[in-house]
Amino acid sequence: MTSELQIFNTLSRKKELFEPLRPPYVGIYVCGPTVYGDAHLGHARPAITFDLVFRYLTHLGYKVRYVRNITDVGHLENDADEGEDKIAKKARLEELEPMEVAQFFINRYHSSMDALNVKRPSIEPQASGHIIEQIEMIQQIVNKGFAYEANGSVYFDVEKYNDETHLYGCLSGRVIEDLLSTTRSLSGQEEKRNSADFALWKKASPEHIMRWKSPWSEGFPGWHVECSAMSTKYLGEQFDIHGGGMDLLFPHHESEIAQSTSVHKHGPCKYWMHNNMITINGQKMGKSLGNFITLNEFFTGEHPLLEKSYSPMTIRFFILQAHYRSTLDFSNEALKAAEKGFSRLMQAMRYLEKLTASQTSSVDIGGLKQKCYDALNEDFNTPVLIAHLFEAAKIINAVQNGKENLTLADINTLKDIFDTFITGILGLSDEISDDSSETIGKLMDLILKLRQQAKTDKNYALSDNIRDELNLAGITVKDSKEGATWSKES
RNA sequence: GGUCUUGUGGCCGAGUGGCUAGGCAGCGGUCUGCAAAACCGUGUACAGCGGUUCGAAUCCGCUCGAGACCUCCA
Repeated sequence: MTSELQIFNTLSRKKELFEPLRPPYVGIYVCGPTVYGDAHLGHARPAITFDLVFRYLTHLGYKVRYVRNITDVGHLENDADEGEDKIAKKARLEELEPMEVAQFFINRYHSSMDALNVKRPSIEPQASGHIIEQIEMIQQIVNKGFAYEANGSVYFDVEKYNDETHLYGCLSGRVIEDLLSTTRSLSGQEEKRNSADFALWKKASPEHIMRWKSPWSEGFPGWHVECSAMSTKYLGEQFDIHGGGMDLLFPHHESEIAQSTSVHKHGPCKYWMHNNMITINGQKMGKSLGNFITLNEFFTGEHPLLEKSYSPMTIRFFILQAHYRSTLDFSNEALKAAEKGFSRLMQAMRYLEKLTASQTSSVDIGGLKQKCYDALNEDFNTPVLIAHLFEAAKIINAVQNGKENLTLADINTLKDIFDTFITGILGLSDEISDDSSETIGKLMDLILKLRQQAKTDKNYALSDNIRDELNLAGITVKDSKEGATWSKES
């Protein structure tokens, strides 16, 4: 299949035709979470965005290797003391092994992502397992003369690099002169030649638990080098797509480009993709701002800002209803609208399974599938895709009501579209059918049969009572001409 | 202060020059024992001002507002 996929490349700030470097293979690297806390709604955005990219490229027939790292070392704390590692800090407070803490949150991250139906990446490397690769990369940068050692730590020489390449700032639009004049208060500041220089290796202070031997000191790698080292290891010196949140644009991704370019003479990837932030009351939802709501809190509804619980699929649908490069504003109202809309789509999907075919079709669904592809090809425009799917839902409902007709072929086309786009690419699944077991189904058939008898006998008190009681049990009963149907709340 | 992004109807959110995006909510109706769902109908939306154009939400300028990054953050 010839790709007509356009991807907005942050590097050029334009949509570009997607042409893999080595078709049919595609390499994707996405910056994953730092595992020192539970995943919040903000983490769901890149996970779902790049899950979509992964699913769609796979659907198009590419052989995709999707690498999403886990940062379990290397992030420096700037608020507290002397550059203590975030993981190590948490560990010491709770007297746990650092890796125990990391593993705890990795497990929780995975279960949240599984709930959201986010596919596991092909490789999920942990920074702590790639210290050797990082040291090697730092050594290469030193050898090329773009880094210097100071007191056991190694820093990237931004000014020297920029003089030779004129690249520092190419991704973020930053101007080097401005950066050089910026003052910071990070530890080790006095060791740097320039304030814009960033750490490749940090000498560990005596109380620092997570530490490794290196040619320069016992210490730990800087944050940016982990992604460069691991992406190079698993995807090569240059791969197709590098993704992450917009907040990582600078300095993280800018520094990755600098590191790769200083060693390989070119940047790490062809396309840079950045998802936008989720806001809450118009402000970025973030750990440092303390205004985040974790995914588990959404699932359980246990948070002061939440009026109710929201299912994982509601969250997923909510995120996919906005384009990934737009900010998305959280509110109970918006989430409830997403929940309602999603259930409408799922109801149509259920009707579709049982639709009666006619000899002729009274509506034309010919161009629908292509329109769905067109939407995705336009830089993964999921809101437009979803709008098309609602058009299909409307047609299905009309057929269900006997107001329109569809041939068997057209019904099968719709089934194919729903299966391909809703289930396959958007990764949305009907939560209701998932937890309705066969036994419950039989019991429900029986109960509804008894209720129907009550209705036939005009014993509405009884029939309504049955419906009310079921309602309390989280089961909604809907009457129609063909009989009653039921669905379970998630 | 610098770099970048952005401002769409009650809410969320597509749309880059001309053709009703879509969802939710609201209102009126159909259907129904009732309810729910569904269906039909229903909205003088494009921050303000000026410019370009036969024509602008869409391009340009200015004003005002909002946000992200510049320090860890998805």
